[in-house]
Amino acid sequence: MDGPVRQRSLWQHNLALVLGEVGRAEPTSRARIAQATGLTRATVSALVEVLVRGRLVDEVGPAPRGGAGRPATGLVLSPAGPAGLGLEINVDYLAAAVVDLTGAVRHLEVRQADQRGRAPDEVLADVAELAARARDAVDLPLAGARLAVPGLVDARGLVRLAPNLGWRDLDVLGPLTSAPHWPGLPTEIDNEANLAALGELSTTDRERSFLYVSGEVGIGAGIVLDGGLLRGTHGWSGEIGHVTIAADGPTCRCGARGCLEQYAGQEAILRTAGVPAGEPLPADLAVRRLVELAGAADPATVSALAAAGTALGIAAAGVVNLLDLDAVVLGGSFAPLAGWLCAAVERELATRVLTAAWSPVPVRACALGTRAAVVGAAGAVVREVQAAPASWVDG
Amino acid sequence: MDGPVRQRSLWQHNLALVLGEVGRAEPTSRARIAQATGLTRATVSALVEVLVRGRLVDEVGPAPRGGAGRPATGLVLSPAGPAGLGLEINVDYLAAAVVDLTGAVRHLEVRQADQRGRAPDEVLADVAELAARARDAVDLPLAGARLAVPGLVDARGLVRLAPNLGWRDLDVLGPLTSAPHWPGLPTEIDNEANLAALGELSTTDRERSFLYVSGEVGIGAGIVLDGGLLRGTHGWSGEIGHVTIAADGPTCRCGARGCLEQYAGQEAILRTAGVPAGEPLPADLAVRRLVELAGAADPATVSALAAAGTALGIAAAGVVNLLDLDAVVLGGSFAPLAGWLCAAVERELATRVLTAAWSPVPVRACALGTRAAVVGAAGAVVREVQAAPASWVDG
DNA sequence: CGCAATAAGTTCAACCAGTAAACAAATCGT
DNA sequence: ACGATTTGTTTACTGGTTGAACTTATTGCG
Repeated sequence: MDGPVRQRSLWQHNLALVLGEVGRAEPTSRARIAQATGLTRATVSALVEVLVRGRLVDEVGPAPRGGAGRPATGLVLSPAGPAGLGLEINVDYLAAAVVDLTGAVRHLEVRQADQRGRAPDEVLADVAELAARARDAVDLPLAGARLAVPGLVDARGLVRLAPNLGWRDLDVLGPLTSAPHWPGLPTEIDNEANLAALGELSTTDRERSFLYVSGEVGIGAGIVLDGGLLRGTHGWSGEIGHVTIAADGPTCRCGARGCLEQYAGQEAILRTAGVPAGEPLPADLAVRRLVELAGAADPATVSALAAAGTALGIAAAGVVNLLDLDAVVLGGSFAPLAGWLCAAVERELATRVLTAAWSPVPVRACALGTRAAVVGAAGAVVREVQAAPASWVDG
Repeated sequence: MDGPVRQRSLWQHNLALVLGEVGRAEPTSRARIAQATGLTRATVSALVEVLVRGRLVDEVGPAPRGGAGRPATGLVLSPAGPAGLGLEINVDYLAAAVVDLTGAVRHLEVRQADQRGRAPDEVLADVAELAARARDAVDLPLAGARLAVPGLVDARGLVRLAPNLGWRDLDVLGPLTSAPHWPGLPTEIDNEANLAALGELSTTDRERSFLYVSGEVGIGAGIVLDGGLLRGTHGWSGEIGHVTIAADGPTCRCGARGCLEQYAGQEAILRTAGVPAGEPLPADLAVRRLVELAGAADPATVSALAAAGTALGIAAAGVVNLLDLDAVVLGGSFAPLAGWLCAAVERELATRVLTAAWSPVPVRACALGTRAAVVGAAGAVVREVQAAPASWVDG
């Protein structure tokens, strides 16, 4: 039940189509866009003019091209166009990033500090300050902000459950937007893995459907289907951490038994690797320690990672069997460990995915590393501008 | 990267919008459609006129309505409009159904006969004959046909793998459309569970996202997300039968271990229930026997079904955790057994779905019973007509 | 050097679909 | 019977795309 379509929405759609074409193959020309989209050159010219006047697209010198004919004026996404602000709250750091319209990361600040047990308002005040610093650091109009949170998020801006922060049914959007330094921006919240998956999507042109598995203290997932994020009816999709690996396995925090988190969660890996878990090691240090040990070929660690990879592969195989995806991407804290995980994951996928014989499912590490979520959050705002440029120009 | 939008596509979109509104709230009037869609009465009138002339919509006598004012002319989907032909090949029967534009089943024929081991060409000749009989039985224009097959289906009309029929990499569309009695119709193939899920969707207005689990000899699933079927990149989605229940469980036909099919597949249930599996009982008889035994409260059968329900629940919980769905529907041979399965499935969902506390996930039997796939296949054709009515009228 | 060939971008009349507002038609309430 | 009220149609207008002619800028060739 989409709304009615007036001429205006038609124009908006075509405007987005043209902008998308500029982004897809930079630099282009009006003529090439007309060719690619099927619109006439006249229409494309009119639309491009609006985009140029709105500072979303820049005209650049003609790209030298062989053959006769008038040279084309190059068109590129404007680096001065509206940019996106990405923010992230995680267990052991806060982060802010600005991504411009071209997709370039123009600003990135990470503030390492354990956030567990801190009062939410304090955390959000820090986030607001990071946001203000980001805005001041770049000379760009910001189209909006998006906050990545490691937990279940409601569409209304409510954090339903962020176990590793100890948050539950907490309004985050309110305190954030009323914090002292907050730059007034349209803001949304989303799950950390979802945004990281979107970040990954923008770095790859090949795969339009994949499973992004994000290792943090728990395990989350972002599911990208045909170039779009799957959110679910309530926005609670991606809880892969509590997929069952063994019906009668160890009891999980969530109350059920044999959840993936009990096999491939950070605590489980540390336990199996024999790393003393006396004091709760900050998550980033724990990961660094694992990389160190695995790099030194410590047998316990390597086999712990192989076991985790096997569990991940079992869960991922189930997902791929269900959704028929193109690839599996390991992100979050799995990214630096991917070297020791991939083989096991790939093996399970090969044996358990029914269609692996016809089209094998590649496994790889996230391209953006541990910064995927912030960058993805900023990129998500940019994607929105690109999808609805009409609100950023005056016809 | 959708195509360009010309004025024509705008018109097509609005035509579909109006037709959809007629289907949503029968009977309606031009004025109510204008209200609901946001189009002007003038536009709606013009579009309705096209639909009426194209025999997709009928004007009916004014529905008596209190209050002053000129009475509205009622508008309903025409029962004489283009209908859909659904076909199904299954292990122990062939079936054909015709569903008209209003969604009514106008013809249904099921031919019980074991199809295992038969030559594909013979089977397809029978299907073609069923199709011809269906066409002759109703006096309706047929918009197209859709064939439901219990297996992995390629977009090109290739059956990649239908283990229970013993088919593999087999062209089905070719032999079918060149069979002697075949009525020349645009035809597509799809997975049986997918089409059954679509059938279920059209019977329910409440849930727009659900998991349809179809028990046949194997176990398939159709995933409906926000009112649309999830097909996957190759069209191979829904293979829930090989989701892992226990990493070190019994070895499965597919080569992996602990697949759901080893716990809730028909053979597994029969084995656990202690039904002698000496000769391979035809699938329908086996199910009837199980219903009989369970109805008589045979303890082995009841506990076998509870165990199967538990396994189904574990798998379904994983899916719901991942995709955030509204409901789980039991179909195929699970439908008649739902009474003995639901409780266990629901229990597992309640404990294993992370968000069950906020919004519990209901479990129910498929509304269309074992005929869901044929009827759903026919309905899928009708849905296509409804979504793109422009090709059925001349502007 | 000059001129045809070629391709890019612009201009302009025509067209198509939707809008807004006035108008005609059919019923209810008093 | 007559005004109020709601439905549906007619008509002049608007916004956006089209198609074809036209201008501009470059290459290549005699």
